Formats: sequence, structure tokens, C-alpha cells
Amino acid sequence: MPDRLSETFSALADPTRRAILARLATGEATVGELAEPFAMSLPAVSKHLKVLERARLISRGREAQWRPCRLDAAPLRGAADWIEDYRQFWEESFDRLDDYLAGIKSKRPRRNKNARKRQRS
Amino acid sequence: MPDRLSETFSALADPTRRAILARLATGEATVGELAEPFAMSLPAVSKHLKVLERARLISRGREAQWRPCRLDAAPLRGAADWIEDYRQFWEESFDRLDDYLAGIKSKRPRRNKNARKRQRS
DNA sequence: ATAGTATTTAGCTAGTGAGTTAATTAACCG
DNA sequence: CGGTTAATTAACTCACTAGCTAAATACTAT
Repeated sequence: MPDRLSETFSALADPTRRAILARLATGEATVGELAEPFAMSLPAVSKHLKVLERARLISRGREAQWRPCRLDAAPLRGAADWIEDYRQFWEESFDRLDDYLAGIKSKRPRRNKNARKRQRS
Repeated sequence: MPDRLSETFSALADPTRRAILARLATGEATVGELAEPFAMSLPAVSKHLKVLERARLISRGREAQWRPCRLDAAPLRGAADWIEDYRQFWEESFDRLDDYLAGIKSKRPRRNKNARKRQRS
């Protein structure tokens, strides 16, 4: 995997793994406990955990025969920072949708409020 | 691909695609213009664009033989919202790092300031 | 030592992702 | 028409992912 950010996004690109993280947000859990909600074999869950571990999104301890997992959210910071740079763009399109709906409602043609700056023609 | 969020994260899990989005944040661009910075064939870039298009992160118009691409950031909102739920966790670990460094500095053992709520045990 | 529980590893299959080169489509220009 | 430019599609390779079952490891408890 090339870079950290790619590894983070890649780890998040699976609903099972996101569900595991959500579960861990409520506290530590063992592999068996994490696997329980899924219609999936234990080895499959174990692999997902390894992916999350490589992405540094979880870490694991050792207690007898259990390997308790805990959330390690630090890498999410970088992902959040990256996405945050685009916030203006999705809020902008949201505005345009609002405009559109408002236009429909009032049944009057609206002027073009598109404020996005364009670099080339 | 199972769900929208997975598709979004998956599309972001590639540095080339993130760079393309960054470029499009400055304005529309043609496929050729987008491909120019990369040491990669045009078809490869074309495929990346198709991935971004399927993930609704870009859309494309038609102008003569050019297919100008524009950013469509709306799906990032869902991704940002998902990650935002974990902000407390990475800020918390940041705090713990601060505590740790402060502890090193003062050379005194510190009491456990870990405030994370745990569901089990 | 033996049995039981928790988890990982091995080995397999099927599908997908990223890249290539070569060929094709689409639109323009002369 | 014929040629040029922009982009996509086709066909292929290679690597990796997600899942499985069965076997191995690790530790506990009797």
C-alpha cells in the first residue's frame, strides 16, 4: 500500500470493518464478540481485524486466550483533514439544491447563483 | 459494491484519484489535462475517472471531442459525517499523548487520566 | 496429560483493481 | 473524403481482497 491515507480509506471501504470500528467505539471486545453479529466465519473476521490493525485503526492486547481489540482512531484524523478541504464544495452544491427547490416553489425563473471559481474557460 | 459509503471510501483509497479530485477542486478539466501530471497511460486515467464517476464524485459533460470533468463533492458529506463520529476518540488519544509527554518532562509518575467510557469489563 | 475454548494460519476459489498496449469510436479540420 | 486529436474499449497480466473449510496454535482448566 503506497501511503497512509490510502491505507486508511481502504480499510474504511468495507461495511464489516466500519461496523467493527463502531462496535469498538463502545469499548474493547474480543474477536469472538466482534464476530458474533456477522454471518461470516471467524477467520474472515480475523482477516478484517488484521486489515484494521495494519491500518493502525485498532490495536490488540493479550489476556489469556483472548486478544482484546481496542479502537485506535488516530489515523482518522488525517482522513478527516483531507475530506475537510472539500467541505465548501458539498455545502455549495447543497446551496444550489436549496436554490433549485426554492425556485420550483416560487415558480419563477431564478438567476444563476453559481459562485464556484473556475480555472479554465 | 455494497453501499454508497463503501464506494466513496474505496474511490478515495487511491492517491491518483485523490490527486485528480484535488485538481478538479480548482476547476473543470479534460481527461488529457488530468492525465498530464501522472506517469501513467491515458486509459489508466480514464479508468480512474470511471471509478470516480461511479462513486458520483465527478460528472462529465461533452464539448466537441473533449469530455470535461467537474468535481461533485456531495458524497464526501456522508464520509465526513461518518468519520466525524470518531473525532472524540482521536482527540482523546491526542490528549493522552500530551499527558505522556508532560509526564516525561516533569519526571513524575502521573495518575491515570484515561476518561474513555468502556462498555464491558 | 487431556480436553476445551479462542484465535490464527494454510490453502483454496472467485472476484476485483490497477496497470499495460493495441484497436476503436467520436468529433473536428482541411 | 482523409487525417488528426481526444477519449474509450478490448484483451490481457498481475496482485490483492474477501470469503470458505480444515488444520494448527495458544492458553485454560480438570
